[in-house]
Amino acid sequence: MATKSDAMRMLVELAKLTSLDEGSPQAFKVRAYENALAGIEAFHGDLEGLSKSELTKIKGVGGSTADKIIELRETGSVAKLESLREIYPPKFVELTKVPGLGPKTLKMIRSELGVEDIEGLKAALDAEKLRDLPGLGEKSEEKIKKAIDRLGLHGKDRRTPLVEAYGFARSLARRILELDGVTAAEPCGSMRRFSETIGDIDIVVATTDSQLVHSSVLTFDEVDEVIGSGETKTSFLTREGLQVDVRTVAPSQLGSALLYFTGSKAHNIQLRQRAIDRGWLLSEYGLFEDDAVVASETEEEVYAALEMDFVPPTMREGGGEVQAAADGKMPSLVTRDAIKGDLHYHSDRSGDGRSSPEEMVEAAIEAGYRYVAFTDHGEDLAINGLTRFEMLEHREHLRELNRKYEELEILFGCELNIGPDGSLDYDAEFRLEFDYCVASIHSHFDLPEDQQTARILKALADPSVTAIGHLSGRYVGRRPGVELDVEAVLEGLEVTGVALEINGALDRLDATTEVTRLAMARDINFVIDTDSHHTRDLKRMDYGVLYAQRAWVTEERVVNTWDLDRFVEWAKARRA
DNA sequence: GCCGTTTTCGGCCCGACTGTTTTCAGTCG
Repeated sequence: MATKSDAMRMLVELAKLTSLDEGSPQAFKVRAYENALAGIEAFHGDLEGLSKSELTKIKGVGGSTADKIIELRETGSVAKLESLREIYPPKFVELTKVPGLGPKTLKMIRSELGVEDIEGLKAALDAEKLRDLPGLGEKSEEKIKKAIDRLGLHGKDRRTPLVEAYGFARSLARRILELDGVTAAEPCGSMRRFSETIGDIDIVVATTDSQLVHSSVLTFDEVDEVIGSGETKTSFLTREGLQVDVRTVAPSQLGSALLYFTGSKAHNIQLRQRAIDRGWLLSEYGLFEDDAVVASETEEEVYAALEMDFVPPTMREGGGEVQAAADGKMPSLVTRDAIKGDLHYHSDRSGDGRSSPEEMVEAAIEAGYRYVAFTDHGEDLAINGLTRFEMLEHREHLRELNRKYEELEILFGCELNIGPDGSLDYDAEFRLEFDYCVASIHSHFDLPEDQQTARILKALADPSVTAIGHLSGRYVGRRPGVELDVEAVLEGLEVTGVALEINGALDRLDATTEVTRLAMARDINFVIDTDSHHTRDLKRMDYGVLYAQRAWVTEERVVNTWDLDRFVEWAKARRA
């Protein structure tokens, strides 16, 4: 038994332990494991029944890795990994989480001082023993001590939910943009790729006066501890333990710098390989042929020079997009401009709604929408929901608004609550009164997988249900998603024709990229919406679209990019 | 350990900053 994720876990651990063993994260073996990992991640399909020769057809997987996958499948373990685990037990591996400690230093303090774990390292530091080792001194001891103290706060593998960093990063960039000589300041890295969690904040700054930028950044209130500051780079930690890197380049180098600092690492390596293939060199400062600049000012120019289509930041994960762009086979991704309506939309008629129906209608018109479905909560959410009588009253009010605002089609919808047993609000007949229903779970997040799956499948089977809302129920970084048999749920969506919601709330971003990608491989439609409870929530549509792009979602598959007639026809067909 | 429209062997992405050094190793992204 070796699923794709089992194989990926094995490779992650192999890479980690091998980098300790080789004393370098750049060791070729380590890179080979990482390449195999990327290849398998990008591979569409299961590894279950694949033979050795089929496995080696996966990019980055050679004979040796294929053997290990088969060994894992047949025996449940891998000898090579087991022997590495013997040498590097978990307590020792934990030391790699200390910022500033790499494999070389760890190897040395283990062999010279007998340090086996964090406790041992602390004792060695207290005894001032590290300073006697080559390459280390008093300052190194100080740094490591501090790093251990703050380990929980900003260890190397700590990730921050996007929602906690997004606004902060943008305001930081705005302030830098105001400085003299600055022509651009853009958050890059995993934030620009719109990953739901980020490791740190990377801000790329184009400026004619880099010194001013770095000296100014150091005076910002948010700077709690300076990690480093030079002519092109300043790194600091906030009080919350979030690391911020500010990188400056000349305005003429903005494109190559954006490209480089947006990453991902895997995407960059593939681009550089393409540059090398052409006898060029690609760095953050540009694409060069010897000393001559081939391209550097815009990202578009660099991609064009490498004979590729432009790759949107959200797709740059090294999962096949470089090949697709080189072959002219980029998917026609959904864009914000293509969205014609919002279909998960609350007013203050919901207990947790904050803006009136009128305000929400005007906000929708302001956003340029052609249609909107109000989906206030059904009666099962005791505090937030509307009774039948209130719902009918609400419908009358929406009809009035529909007559008043000609430019917007207002649909009468509902967010149905999926009970623990899959039951829904009201009764079957009443539910069919709605033009559109999104059904979602709001409680019982800890049911076992079979019950959780059954409740979703039961809801899907109800003809009133047009879409399934925030499928996993997660809050990024705060509450994990529910346990689901994803394949069974996707099968249910495919059979019933119910759309899968991509909820643009930054703390939800749900369905996840992983599930959405699997859904893209099937005949399943999507709805990208905001779950707005206030007029200020409408900007979530931007987020939902960016997040959908990460799973290569195309415009055609998103029902709220369709014209009103087509959309209404589709929603109706579901009820027939 | 993987890979090849130059290669089945000899390569494997590129650069900044720090702390230790008198020219560089280690870490990080």
